[in-house]
Amino acid sequence: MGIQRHPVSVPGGCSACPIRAATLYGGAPELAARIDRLRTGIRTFDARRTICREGEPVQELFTLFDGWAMRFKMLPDGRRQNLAVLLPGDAISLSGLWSERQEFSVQALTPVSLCVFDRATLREFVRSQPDLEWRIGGLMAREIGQLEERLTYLGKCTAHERVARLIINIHKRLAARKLVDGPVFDFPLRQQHIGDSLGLTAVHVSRVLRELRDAGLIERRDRKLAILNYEGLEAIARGGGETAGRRSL
Amino acid sequence: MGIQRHPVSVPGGCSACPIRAATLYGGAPELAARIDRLRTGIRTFDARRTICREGEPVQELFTLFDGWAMRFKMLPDGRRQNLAVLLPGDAISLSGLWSERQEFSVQALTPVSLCVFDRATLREFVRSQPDLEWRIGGLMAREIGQLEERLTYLGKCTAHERVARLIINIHKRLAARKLVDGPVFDFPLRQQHIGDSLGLTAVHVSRVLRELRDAGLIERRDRKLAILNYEGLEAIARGGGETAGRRSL
DNA sequence: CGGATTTTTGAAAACCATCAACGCGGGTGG
DNA sequence: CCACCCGCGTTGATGGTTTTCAAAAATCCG
Repeated sequence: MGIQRHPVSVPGGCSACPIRAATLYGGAPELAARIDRLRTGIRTFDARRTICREGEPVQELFTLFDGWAMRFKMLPDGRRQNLAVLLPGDAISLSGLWSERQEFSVQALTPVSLCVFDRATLREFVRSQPDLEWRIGGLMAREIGQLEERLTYLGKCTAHERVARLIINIHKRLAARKLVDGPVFDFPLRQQHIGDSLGLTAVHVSRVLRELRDAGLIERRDRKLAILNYEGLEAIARGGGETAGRRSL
Repeated sequence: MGIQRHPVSVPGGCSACPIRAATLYGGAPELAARIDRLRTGIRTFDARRTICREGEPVQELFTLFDGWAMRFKMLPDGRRQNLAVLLPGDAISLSGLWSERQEFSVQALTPVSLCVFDRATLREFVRSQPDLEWRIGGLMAREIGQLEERLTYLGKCTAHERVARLIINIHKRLAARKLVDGPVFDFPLRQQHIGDSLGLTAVHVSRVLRELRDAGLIERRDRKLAILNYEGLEAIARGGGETAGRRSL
């Protein structure tokens, strides 16, 4: 399968959850225990399945427990923009606590398992716990920061810079979750996904990846990716593209 | 000056603030009165002045009381991406409640006046008022939604669609604040600002605006803009660009 | 009026999209 | 076991959109 797996049963509950660090309750074990009791279950989806759809009413909220997923929006004419790659521990839409309807769709990139919460119950709980409320504010503030950074490089960077940044960004996030050890890591994104994330066509992504490979920076096989020259890739991500023979802007 | 002015003295305090509807305390007059007492003052800046700079520690938080401002980020090599046009009533960075350092810079587009709050005081106050905490969460959720929409059209839309959307978006936001009456409204953005907001060069923005003008959709003079054919402009914004002689994607 | 900023325009080139074809591998069913 | 199909990646040729560079015209402001 190529995907790193955690036990689906969650033996010790949220308090013992292996991906706890990245989640709502973070470093607070007593909160974890209480959230544990709120969870209505764990749900699994096959790869490529749609987890929720733009426009639907929000009745449940999810945390991604295992696997990769993609948050995205569709334009009326069928164009698609991916908004975020979701990794284990990520909440799928904190905004759902406030908004009545989904503002985006979510699709599984690999087989996934989600922790499920009832929206009304979680709302009530959050409102009764000012500390948690504050913590959620912090998470949303961070999300705003990340979105603004993505906006920045979507607006101002070349295809090479964007692809390099995406790869490094995912590598960093995986590393922060201890899901990567060494240069090789899982990377289930198809080139179409990369394109829809970065405002490029899949064809062009293919060419860019080829050049990065030819430059000895990365290697892709199976559904894994290896960063062979981290420094070089980072240099491109920062806009010092000379290394790979490109210049612009 | 071309800018709609409110009295700078704020005669009745926040409770009577003419732009109250769009702000933190929204429909809650008793909150307004208490926030009124927290405000440490009103500060003004000339057009083009920098209000705060990326990387600086956050000691004060601001609400834009009058005038236009721009939130933006710089890349190390000098490229600039504008993140948001700020209009009267907008909070400048709610995220600043959580983050220690500014993650962006803010610049005045017109002469502006800001309501100033001490960060530590406001933090404390917010944490003591769970309702306000919740309300701020809602504002941030909305901001996330807006950022995701901008991400979507930055990634997937043509220059014509982007420019049309920007104009319509600003018109709608001004209308919601009752700062526009009829087709003509203040529009102090330079073409460079538009370009840096949409990931385009100022030169290209000039060409696109010219085509929109030639198509009889808009007119610019002074620092004002007129939408002559709202339907047509909206059609372009939605991606039905045939009206202006463009197709793509 | 004079100097600075902003807008406009033209020509050439870069970047990326589009269209189309082919190869590859995995799965399915005959 | 093999043929077939499907999803995915690759490559080439071509054209459109946007950038870049440069210079002139227009506007703003003191």
